[in-house]
Amino acid sequence: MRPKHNTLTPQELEIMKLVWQRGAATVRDVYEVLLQRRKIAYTTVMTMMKILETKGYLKKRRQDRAFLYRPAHPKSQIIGGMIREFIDRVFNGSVEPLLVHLVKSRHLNEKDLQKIVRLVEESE
Amino acid sequence: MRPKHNTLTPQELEIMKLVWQRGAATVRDVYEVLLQRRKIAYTTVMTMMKILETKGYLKKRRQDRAFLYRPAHPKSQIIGGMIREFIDRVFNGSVEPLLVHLVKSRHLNEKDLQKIVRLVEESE
DNA sequence: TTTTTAGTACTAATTAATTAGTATGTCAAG
DNA sequence: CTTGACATACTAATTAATTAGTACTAAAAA
Repeated sequence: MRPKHNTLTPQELEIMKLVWQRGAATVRDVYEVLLQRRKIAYTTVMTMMKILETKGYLKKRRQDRAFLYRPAHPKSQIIGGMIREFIDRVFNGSVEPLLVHLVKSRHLNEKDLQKIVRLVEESE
Repeated sequence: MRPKHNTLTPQELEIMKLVWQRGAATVRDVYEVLLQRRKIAYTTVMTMMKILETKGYLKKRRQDRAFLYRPAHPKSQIIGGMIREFIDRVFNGSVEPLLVHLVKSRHLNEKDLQKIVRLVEESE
């Protein structure tokens, strides 16, 4: 059975990336990184992380005074869901047109292709 | 120079797909197709197509009483922009992790790979 | 000619996503 | 003990996306 749409909004994704990278993070951890990228309030980050928890992307437990957030699911699963959603939405579910585009736009060249050929060989 | 972010919202994309398919379409054409998929008002479709025109995705000219809308840019260019945006947002711009995911999740198999190998050979 | 139909223009309500303010509590430093 | 730093909870404003209503116009049908 096909798993339920698993898709993060852009800002949610930005935060999840940081949490995945670190394994676990507090609001402050995330806030400090985001602040270097753009103007943002501490409470904004807090709200977003609470939303991510509500939606089931993050789990929290108290560490000292603050909450420590961890991913509730492996990154690969969530990213996989996003790829699936993208392919469904843009290409009605078929991968091939995506690959054709990648090749034609030169995002995918001989070298990349070699890597992936090896990957498929390994995984079969 | 990297072209500006070219990205359609889900509903915009749904409409653009229909216009691309037909080459040109009136509000009514699109409305009738969408109505079979879900409950939607004629004026909703009209508003969306007007927005798409404002954003530069569609051009219109009058045909009899109604406007006939045509794509302002080739589909490949717009879809290419969406792929680029997705890869930037999800994979910080590198294609490889996308391919790795596709292979591991079995969305991409030996057969797909053969096709694309041939494509790359042709395009080089 | 009157009425109906099909279309547009303009306006606005609703929902989701994003952002952030205010009140409050607690711990630690002075 | 009081003050400041830091955290959460709760509330709310803003913006973008989506949806649709109402008024009006022109053509077609009766």
